[in-house]
Amino acid sequence: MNEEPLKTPVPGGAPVEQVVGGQSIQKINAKAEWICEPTPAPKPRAALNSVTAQELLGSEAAGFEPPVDWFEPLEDDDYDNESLAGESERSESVAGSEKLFKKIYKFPMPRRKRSQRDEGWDQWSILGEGWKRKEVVRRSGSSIGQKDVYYLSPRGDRVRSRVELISVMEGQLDLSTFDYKSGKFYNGEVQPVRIRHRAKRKVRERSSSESSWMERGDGADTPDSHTTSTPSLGPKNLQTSRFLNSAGGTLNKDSRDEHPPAGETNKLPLPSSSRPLPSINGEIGSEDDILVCARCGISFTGTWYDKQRKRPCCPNCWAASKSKEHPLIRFRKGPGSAAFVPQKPYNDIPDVYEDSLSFQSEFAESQHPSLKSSDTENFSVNVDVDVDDDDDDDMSTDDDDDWHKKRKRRACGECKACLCRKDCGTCDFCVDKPKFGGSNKKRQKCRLRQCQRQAMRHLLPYQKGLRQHWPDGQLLPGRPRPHYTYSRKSDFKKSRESQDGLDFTDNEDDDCNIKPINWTTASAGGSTYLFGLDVKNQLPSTQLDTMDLQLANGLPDGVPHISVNHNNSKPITQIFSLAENPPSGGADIDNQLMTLLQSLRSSAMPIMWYAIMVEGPQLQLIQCSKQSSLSDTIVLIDPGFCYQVTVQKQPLLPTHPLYDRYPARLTSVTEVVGLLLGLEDYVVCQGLPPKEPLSDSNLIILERASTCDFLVNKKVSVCTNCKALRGL
DNA sequence: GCCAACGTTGGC
DNA sequence: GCCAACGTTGGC
Ligand SMILES: [Zn+2]
Ligand SMILES: [Zn+2]
Repeated sequence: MNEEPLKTPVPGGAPVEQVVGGQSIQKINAKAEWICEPTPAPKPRAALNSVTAQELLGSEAAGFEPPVDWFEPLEDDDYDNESLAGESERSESVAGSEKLFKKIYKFPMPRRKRSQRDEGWDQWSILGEGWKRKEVVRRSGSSIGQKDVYYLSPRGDRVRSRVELISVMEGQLDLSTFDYKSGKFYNGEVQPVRIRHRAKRKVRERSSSESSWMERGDGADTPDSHTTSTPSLGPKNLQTSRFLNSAGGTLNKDSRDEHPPAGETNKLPLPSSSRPLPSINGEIGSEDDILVCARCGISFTGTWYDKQRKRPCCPNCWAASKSKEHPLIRFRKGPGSAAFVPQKPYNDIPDVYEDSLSFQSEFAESQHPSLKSSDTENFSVNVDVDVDDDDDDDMSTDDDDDWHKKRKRRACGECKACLCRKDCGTCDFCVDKPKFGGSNKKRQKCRLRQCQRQAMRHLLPYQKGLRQHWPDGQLLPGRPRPHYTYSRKSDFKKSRESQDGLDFTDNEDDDCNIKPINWTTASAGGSTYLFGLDVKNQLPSTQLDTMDLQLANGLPDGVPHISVNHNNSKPITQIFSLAENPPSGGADIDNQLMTLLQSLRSSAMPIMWYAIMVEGPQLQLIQCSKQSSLSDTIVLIDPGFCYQVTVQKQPLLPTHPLYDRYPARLTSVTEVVGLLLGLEDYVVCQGLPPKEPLSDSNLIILERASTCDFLVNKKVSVCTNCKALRGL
C-alpha cells in the first residue's frame, strides 16, 4: 500500500537522507514513482510535492512576480460560510489561487493544498536562499495563544523543530548559534537564559486532566527489534539531547518572555494589555491585522477569531470563554457522576499483545476487577462524564467543547490497546513513524494501540489487502502474526437479546463510550472494520449483534488470522485456518475433535471456512468471508461429532432440510467438507420489512419470522416462514 | 467515499 | 523544545 517495503529502518541514530526529521518529502507522489526511485527522488519533484505555489512562482516561473498578497488570505470574515474546521475559511481563496496557477503554468501541483500551507511564509534568507519562516498562533486548545514557528526549506520541507531543521540542513549551515524560535543567529552573543515560568505539569495532574494520558504517545515504547534512531520514547527521551546540549541549553530565544506569569498554570493567553501581541519581531507581526474583538471591543493584533472564525475574538476573551470550566478537566454526560476512576495498575499493562489469548480476554479484563490506586504510577483516567452545559455564547464553549471532545475522545484509557505501551513497530502507522524509519506522513498511533472502544474505525487494526485476498480465499504469504482474539462476554449478549431494540449506535462520534466498541453495527460504506474483520451484515437485526466475531491484527503483511467465538461463554482454545499450514507441535491426541481439527487443517477446504476449538470442547467451523452469503454461519461440532448449524447465532430449526441431506454426525473431513460445500447452496434469509416501518428512522429494518429457516436456497432470498409472516 | 497527507495541538 | 498523533482536507 505504501512505500515501506522500500524503506529500511535505519540502524543507529543517524537519520538517513529520506528521513528528514520526520518531514521527509522525497517520495510523496504516486508510489509508482517512488518505487522506481528508492533513493531520494530528484529534488525538483520533491519540491513540487510540498513546495508552495508561491514558491514555485518565485523559483520556477521566473519573471512573474505576483502581488505581495497574491496568496494572502482575504479577511477571515469573507468566508463566513465556512464555519468550522479550523482554517478552512481560507482554503477557498487558496484553492482558487491554485487553480489559477495551474491554469496558467500547468505545473503539477502538490497533491494537496492545505489552506495554511502557502500563507504567512516570510522569506528567511538568513538560513539561505529560498528558506521561509512562519509563525502560527494556536487558535484552540489549552495551548491557545502559543506560537509555533515553522520553517520551509527551499525544497519544501516543512520544518517543525530545531531538530528537524538541523536534519534538513544536512550540515549545510552551522545552526549551533541559531535560535529556532526567533529565527536569528546569535553569533558571539551570550543569550540570556530563558526562564520557563510555566510550571511543569505533574504527571498526576496530567493524568487526571481532560487529556487521556494514554492517548498520546505517552511513552509508546519502541520495540527493540525495531529501534532505529529512537530507542525509546519514554518520558526522558534523550534522543535529541545532543541538539539540546549544543544549542537548546546554551542558546536561547529572544529575551522577551512571553510566558504567563508564575501562577498561571495553563497556557491561556493573557490579556492583550499584559501579553505581547501575537505579532512579534516587527516583520512577522506587521502583516497581522488590527482587529476589534467582537466581544469586549478591544483592539488587538493577530488572527484570533471565535470558533466559527466569523468574528474577531481577542485572546483574552478566548481564554474567558474557555475558562467557564476548568480548561484541563472535561466532563461528559453519562451514567454516574464519577469523573475519574483509578486506572489499572500499570504493571498489569502489557507492553505488547503477546498472544491471541491475552487479547481474547480483553473485554473481560476491562471490567477492572482490581483497581489498585496505590500503584506507583497511580494513573487516573477521565471517564468522560459530560456535563454538556449548553452555552449560549457563540464564541463559545459549544464549539470548544465539541472540539475538545473530538480531540480527546479517542482513548478510553482502559482497554488493552490504550494500556499498551509499546508500538508494534510493524503496522503501517508505526512504519510511518520517523523512529521506525518512516516519513511521518500518516502520523497516527500504532494500530495496536488504538483504543478498542473509541478509536476511529479506520485506525483500528485491520487486514490490509483484505479485500484483495479474502474473496478468493487466498491467504497472504508470510509468517503468521500473533493473532489476538477475544470474546465478548455475556453482558453484551444480554443487552442485545433481552431487547427487541435495534442498536445502531455507531459510537464513533457519540458519547456512548463506556461500553466496548460495538463492532457489529457498522455496515455502511465499504469499509467496515469490525476490529479487523469486515463483516457484511445481511440483516441489521438483534441477532447480528450477538455475533461474536473477531479477527486478528491488521498488519500489512500479516496472514489473516481469524478467530470467531460464536459461543460467548466459551473461550477459544485453538484457532486455525483451514487453509493455514499445519502448525508444528502436538495437539491433544486423545481428543478426537482435535484430531478432526488437525485433519481439517491439512485438507483442502472450502473457501474462507475457518475452524476453531472452543472450550467444551467444541469444534466450530466459521465462514469468515464477508462476501459470503453465509458469512454469519457457523457449524458447531460437539465431542460426539453431532453438529448444529447456526446463522447469526440462531440455530437452524432441527427440521431444517439441511439436516436431512447430511449425516447426523460429522466424523471425517469428507463429511465436514461435504456439509460446508452443501451450505454453499444456501444463503441467509434476508427477512422482510415490517408492516409498519419505524417511525423515526429512515432505516429499513428487516424482520424475520421466529420460525425463520435462516438458510434458504440461493434462488430465494427469503424463507417461506418469513414470507408467511407477511402474508406473502 | 476513501484515505494519503499534513496542519495543528497536547503534553512531557 | 520536541514530537506524538488528532482531526480534517481534498485529490483521486
Ligand atoms: Zn504499530
Ligand atoms: Zn481504550
